[in-house]
Amino acid sequence: MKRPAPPPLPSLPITEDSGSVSTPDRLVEAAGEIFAEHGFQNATVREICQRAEANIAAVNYHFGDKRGLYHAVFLYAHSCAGSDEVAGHLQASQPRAKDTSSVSKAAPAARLRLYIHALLGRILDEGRPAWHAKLMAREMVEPTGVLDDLIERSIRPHFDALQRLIRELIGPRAPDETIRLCAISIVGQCVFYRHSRPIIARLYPDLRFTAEQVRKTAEHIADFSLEGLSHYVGTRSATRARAPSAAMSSARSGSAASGAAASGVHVRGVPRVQMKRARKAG
Amino acid sequence: MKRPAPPPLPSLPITEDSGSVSTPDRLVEAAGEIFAEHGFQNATVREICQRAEANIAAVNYHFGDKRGLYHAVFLYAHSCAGSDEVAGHLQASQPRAKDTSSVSKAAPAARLRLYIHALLGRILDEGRPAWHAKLMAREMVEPTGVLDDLIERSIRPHFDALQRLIRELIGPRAPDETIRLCAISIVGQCVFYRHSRPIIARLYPDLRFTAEQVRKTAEHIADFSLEGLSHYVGTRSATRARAPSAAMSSARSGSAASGAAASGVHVRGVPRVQMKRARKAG
DNA sequence: TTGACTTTCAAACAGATGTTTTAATGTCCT
DNA sequence: AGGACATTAAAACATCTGTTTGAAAGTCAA
Repeated sequence: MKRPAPPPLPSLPITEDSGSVSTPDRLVEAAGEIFAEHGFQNATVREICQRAEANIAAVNYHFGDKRGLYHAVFLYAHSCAGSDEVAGHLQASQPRAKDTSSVSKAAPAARLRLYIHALLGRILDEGRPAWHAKLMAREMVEPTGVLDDLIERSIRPHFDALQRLIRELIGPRAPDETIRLCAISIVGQCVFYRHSRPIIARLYPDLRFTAEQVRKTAEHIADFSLEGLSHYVGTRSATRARAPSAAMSSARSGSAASGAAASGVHVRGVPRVQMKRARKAG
Repeated sequence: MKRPAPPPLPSLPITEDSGSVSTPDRLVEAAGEIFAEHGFQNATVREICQRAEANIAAVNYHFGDKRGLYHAVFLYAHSCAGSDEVAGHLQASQPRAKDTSSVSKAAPAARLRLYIHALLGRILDEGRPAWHAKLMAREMVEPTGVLDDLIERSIRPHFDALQRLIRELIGPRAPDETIRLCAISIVGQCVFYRHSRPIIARLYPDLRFTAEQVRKTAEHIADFSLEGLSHYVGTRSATRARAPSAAMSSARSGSAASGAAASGVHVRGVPRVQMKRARKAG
């Protein structure tokens, strides 16, 4: 009759028994895959519990309800690998000379390349801790409200950093609208490979997204986008100004570093947020 | 007890009574909106029937089951306005001289512009007969199997035509892989506005997709993409060849025609496919 | 061991939803 | 009108699914 009240949000109760994983952890992992695969509504707690080898009541006991588990999955996805790694390529590693001379434009272009490689590598990675990208994709099509918390914390800084980088590339006097349009164009090209994967798989049945294929795809998006950005280089308003941008296109920083960024996505052993919730009332 | 057996697939039983719409038609229209809004699983036949002002049993009577209605919605969406209108901009209206001289390259660029305007206009249109784009988007994230029929009939010709156009733009000797990558880049930029609409709405709360805004967005995608395509102009293999493409970028065919293409999406009075199915067994 | 507490378990509950049934109503031809 | 047929209507049915229950089992300190 009496239901215990676990600590509201304990700091980081990592499983002391490193051999076996605790039930909430198994639930979150299983739920991540299944939510990503079937969506929030279509996923059933029975299937989640079956894959997690847990009892059906475990979801409500540890997370309150199905939605609580979904929220925990998002927190876990954000905390473990997160998008910080991908977005890390957006900021300049060292504060260079502030005066934007034409020679310092190579660095932003290279950073954009690295960013695209990392983002696409994460998007197309089929590995286990990659389902948070699918979750994000699902949230975009069908928002459940959980996204609201995370959008300010992850996606907006992501976009802001990308837009600052674009501004570095096409000039500080470009209007905000141009920056926004270009950012969406770049992200859209990458995200398409996630959203429209079934379509792509059917249109090109022989296409396999190996690491090499991912690298080539990212390289194309970088080439295509840098060239597209060059349309706006030096613009001040909506009028079109042409500047064929020899500096930008020559800034292809080599595929070796990009390939390294595309791999190494799997992050393991990161302390995850564990979320326990008791019953609502009593 | 006895259930009638309607004709398996009657030719085109348009409602003789032009004043009131028949129940199957109302169902398809309502289902289109609701399926597009909530997805196949989340949409309930009760809500569909409520909006269509029909009885709950009407769905099973006229379409067999919920999935039959979903299939009929897809057939209707494909038949009525369909993507033919959008894809119409892809083919050259008149067979020009086959030898690809540099002067005839203006036409393909203009056609690409028109295509992007039409596609984005359809994607961002909130009007009533625009839900088939949302349905497609949902099918991409969460295929229900209905897509299989339509993908060969609609999406593949779409993509093939776009790829032919791209080949016209960047040269006949470009490898197929380059063509594919460019086609995906262009479509991805457009489709992003559909798939990631909630994200965009939250990132840019003040952004309203008026007709003028859609036009500007499409114009950007066209500029960005044509510039991106110029990266590959004259390429023969994966090696990068630069040709700043004065011809392509100068081919901006003016916003007037593009704006006209972006509007005029609503197509009415087209005979739709009506699908009747009786009970499965009896 | 005892006892308090936490976790797991099998079963049942309650609500929603797709579907079916049965009867009633409408429609059109003779 | 009469009858055959097509359609609509309200209610019930069957199933799936999230959730709850109450007890059993486990854990750990005193």
